[in-house]
Amino acid sequence: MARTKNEDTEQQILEAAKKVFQLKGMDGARMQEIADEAGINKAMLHYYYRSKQLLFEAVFSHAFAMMAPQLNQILNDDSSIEDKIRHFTHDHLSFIMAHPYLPKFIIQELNRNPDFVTNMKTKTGFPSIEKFKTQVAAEVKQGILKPIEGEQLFINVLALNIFPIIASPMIKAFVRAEDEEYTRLLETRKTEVANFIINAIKA
Amino acid sequence: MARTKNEDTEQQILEAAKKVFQLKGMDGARMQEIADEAGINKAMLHYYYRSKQLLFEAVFSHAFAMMAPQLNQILNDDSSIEDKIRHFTHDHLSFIMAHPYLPKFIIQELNRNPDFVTNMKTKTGFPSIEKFKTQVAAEVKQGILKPIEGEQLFINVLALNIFPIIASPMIKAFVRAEDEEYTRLLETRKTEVANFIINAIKA
DNA sequence: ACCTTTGTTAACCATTTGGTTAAACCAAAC
DNA sequence: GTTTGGTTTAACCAAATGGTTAACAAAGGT
Repeated sequence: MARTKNEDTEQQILEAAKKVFQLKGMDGARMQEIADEAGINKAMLHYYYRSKQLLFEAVFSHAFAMMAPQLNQILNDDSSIEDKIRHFTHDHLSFIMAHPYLPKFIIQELNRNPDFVTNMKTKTGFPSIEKFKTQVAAEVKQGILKPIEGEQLFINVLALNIFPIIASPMIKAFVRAEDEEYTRLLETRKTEVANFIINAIKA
Repeated sequence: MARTKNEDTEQQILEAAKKVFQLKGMDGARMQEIADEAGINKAMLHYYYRSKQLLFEAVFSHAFAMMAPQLNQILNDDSSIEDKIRHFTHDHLSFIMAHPYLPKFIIQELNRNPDFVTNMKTKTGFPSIEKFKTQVAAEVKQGILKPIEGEQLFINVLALNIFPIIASPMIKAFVRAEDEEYTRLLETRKTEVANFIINAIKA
């Protein structure tokens, strides 16, 4: 058989599709461009993935699967809220600085099609916030933290980490920063975001 | 003349274009859909705006012009940092809750075409962060605030306000909140975001 | 009344786009 | 060495899409 290539080609397609979809989104992406990027014939895309929609879903699932474990870290490990926040903000910001298109892509496409989230929620490994909420409530009760809802704290942590990535073109304009200076700004945030949050919530 | 309609039609087109572009983005929007939404013939879109690109730019400029004055409020009025933050977070979050597609649209399209920002920057009325930076530095020196860079504080304020809007489908999934509960969560933020920030920076 | 200008429409056009097909290709099984 | 069956390609197709055109309608000026 012409094997030897089977999984190789499929993987090449997925990589090319990731690149193009994450850069241009579902609507802006072109099957021909993905084929070119993969260095193969356009018919192969349909041979392996049937349709643009299914190829897109493969890419989206993959992207989401890269983000989920990071969230489970802050939500489910056993250290104190303060330690979790310090570790998470640092590691997570490092990660999305290395993959800035991931959060842009996920958030943009979830806005385009909110039904997507319904499918995601049912999947195993979908982050659950329950433990985090309980823990925050406990530390508030113990007087370690100022009163705050777990949901709100969780939102704040994500916001402070992710927003500077997804809104980077806008923020660069506001603070008059070029790429290198903006990178420096983000580097600072790897530790300063945690300090900011801890100051805000520590009793 | 077939007048009586001139400016009326042009305005109708712009309103329809806003609706469709802000919902679907440049790539997802269709000229026919905009025409249908406006209840007119597709040729009229080109009669008044020449091309999809120019119509889009009209919508984008309009959208940006709605956001800019709000930012100039926090950046340029004369009250203390604490007062500015309390006022801004409340007013701005109220505003974008009423117009959730505005920040989604602006950020998405700036990511799609970062060159856009170059044009924006040259326009008069483009927010400048200089005064805010000076003021933060002064209050830090006076011992009113903990040490923090003006840029970082500005980014944090925007992040905490805007992120819950642009990432709403994702956050709704994480916190298992339906629309009504999520609205309640955002309502809380109108005051709690300010408390959070003030706690974080007050010396 | 007639012409000119502006607004509006239906029909049309060229190109792009996602998707299909039929044939060629190629490595292994026999 | 021929058959076999998955893989790959060039060519093709129908629908969608941004944009154009030619004719028409309404109104004002003269």
